[in-house]
Amino acid sequence: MKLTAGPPQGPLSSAQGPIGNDHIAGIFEEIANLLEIDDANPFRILAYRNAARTIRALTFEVAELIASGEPLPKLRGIGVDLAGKINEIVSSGDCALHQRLRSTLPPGLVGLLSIAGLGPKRVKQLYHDLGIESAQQLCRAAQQGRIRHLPGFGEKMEARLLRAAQKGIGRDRRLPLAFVEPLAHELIEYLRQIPGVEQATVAGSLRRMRDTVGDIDLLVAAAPSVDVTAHFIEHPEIATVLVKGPMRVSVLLTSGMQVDVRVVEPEVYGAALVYFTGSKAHNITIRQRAQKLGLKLSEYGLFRARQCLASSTEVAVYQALGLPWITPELREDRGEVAAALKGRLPRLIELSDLKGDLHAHTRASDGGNSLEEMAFAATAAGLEYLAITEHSRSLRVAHGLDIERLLEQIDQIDALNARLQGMTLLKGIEVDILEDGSLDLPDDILQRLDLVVGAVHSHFELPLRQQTQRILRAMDHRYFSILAHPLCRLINQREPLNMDLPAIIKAASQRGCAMELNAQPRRMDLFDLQCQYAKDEGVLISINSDAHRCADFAYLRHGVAQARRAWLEAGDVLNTRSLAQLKVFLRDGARERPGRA
DNA sequence: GCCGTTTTCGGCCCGACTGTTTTCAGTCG
Repeated sequence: MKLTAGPPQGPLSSAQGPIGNDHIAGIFEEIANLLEIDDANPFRILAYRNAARTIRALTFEVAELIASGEPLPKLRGIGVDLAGKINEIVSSGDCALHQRLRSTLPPGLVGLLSIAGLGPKRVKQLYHDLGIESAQQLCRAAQQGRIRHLPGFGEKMEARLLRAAQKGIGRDRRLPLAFVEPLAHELIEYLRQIPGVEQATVAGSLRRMRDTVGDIDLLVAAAPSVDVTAHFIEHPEIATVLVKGPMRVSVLLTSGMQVDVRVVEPEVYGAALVYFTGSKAHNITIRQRAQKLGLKLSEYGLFRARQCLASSTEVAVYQALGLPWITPELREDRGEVAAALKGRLPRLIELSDLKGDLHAHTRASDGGNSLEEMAFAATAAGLEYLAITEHSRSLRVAHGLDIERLLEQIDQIDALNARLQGMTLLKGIEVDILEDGSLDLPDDILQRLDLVVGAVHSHFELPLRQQTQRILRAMDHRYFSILAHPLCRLINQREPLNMDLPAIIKAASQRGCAMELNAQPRRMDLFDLQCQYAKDEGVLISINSDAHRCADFAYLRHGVAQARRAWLEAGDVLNTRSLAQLKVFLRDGARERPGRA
């Protein structure tokens, strides 16, 4: 269970905006943490955690629904009491129970929970016996040797807590998927070299293709006689061994990334893979499904009493639960189990469905390759069309194109298209959305392009209303086709823009604009839930590499994975269209939009 | 605090590892 220090910012919420689902869920999680420290009924605590999980998984905004006057639908794990608290939070930003708990327990205690080795029981004991409320006080007490004397603690625990508090071990740090993948595959190869290892696979959030990865989970199948964990910790990249037993080992690499390895016997590989792939929430749901059938599911198999019904493959485990195999990208407990039971799992988009890429650069702006090189690379990536979308003149650091250079490139593309076989280059621009929402190039120039991709590259800090109006105004332009990297987030570097994304998605729907799912590893923008929300609102998603060099088309794979996590089918994605269909979309979109001139 | 195609009361996901203990509580995934 990930513990949260406070209500975090969620994908569809914003600092000064309406109360987002993540805000509500964050409050429920903090209530659960505080109740736990307060030694409340464990099942009451569980109810708050379950409710938080349910709310986070929704694809609509609760606050919006309430604002529209509609009653809250029946949600799993949310009864009369919690529904009342949701209403309270939506109308006031908080609820009385949360405030009462925060007034009786120091809020800093929740922060202590993020220290590795500290759970609610120990936090409570440290607070009651030694008055410890913060990491700093914890360090001081440990250095003075006061912790070792508490019942249940000891010298080792004291030293461990001191180390963890000082180093901040256990703090959340997630890296882009594409950065972690190569390392994980190298470790898999290393494990496969160990004599006696039959299989080794990536599991966890890496296998589910989450946009960011907090740790690397690896699963190994080997006979019990093989000491896999002892071999594994010999790997030169390992800096610290956190825990080590025969079945499990957790280490920190020199880079700081945590790696967890689980070892199982080959006969239970399938059940272990289900378990270790997660998500935790998905696991809980399928275990509840097992319970309903009078069965027990664990990483060792699906059991009726002591009889094992399935364990060797994932397919067998799901089948014995009365379910089809569920692809890892969907295993987030966002309704996939219910959909599977009804035979209504989506037919998810695949990489081979993509016919083109609608966002790419060349040397003309800040790319690294020529028009021709990019065209050949796109062809090699299996694409039939590629939009060249350089930056526009305001973005000087990226050598943005002015009118003259853009017209020059239009001619170059026409000339190149006459020579290309099986590949069509589209004439586009990644035009800057200026601070006031106007576009960086005049309409009569944009009109000459096949498509206009608009993006924010400056003034990231505008207040919510102004940022929202800026983007809405940009989308009003007659020739505006796609909003690129809508959030402008850079993972671990820049937070998403403070804007009313639901309003922007609704506007995109009305105006026939598409939204980009930018597949650059640091961007991955929009999030999966936001793509799903856009789909629900009838907005087409364009999965684009934003390629700056030939090799970047490989990023499309991650974009498709994120789209799959959003339950998108081929039909929900603009660039699965044939070139002819795409042109119809672009032309009709421009005709429907009001135009501002 | 929630929930029910055996239930409106009595359940609520499951197991490994650590450090503290002499059989287990706490934490973690």
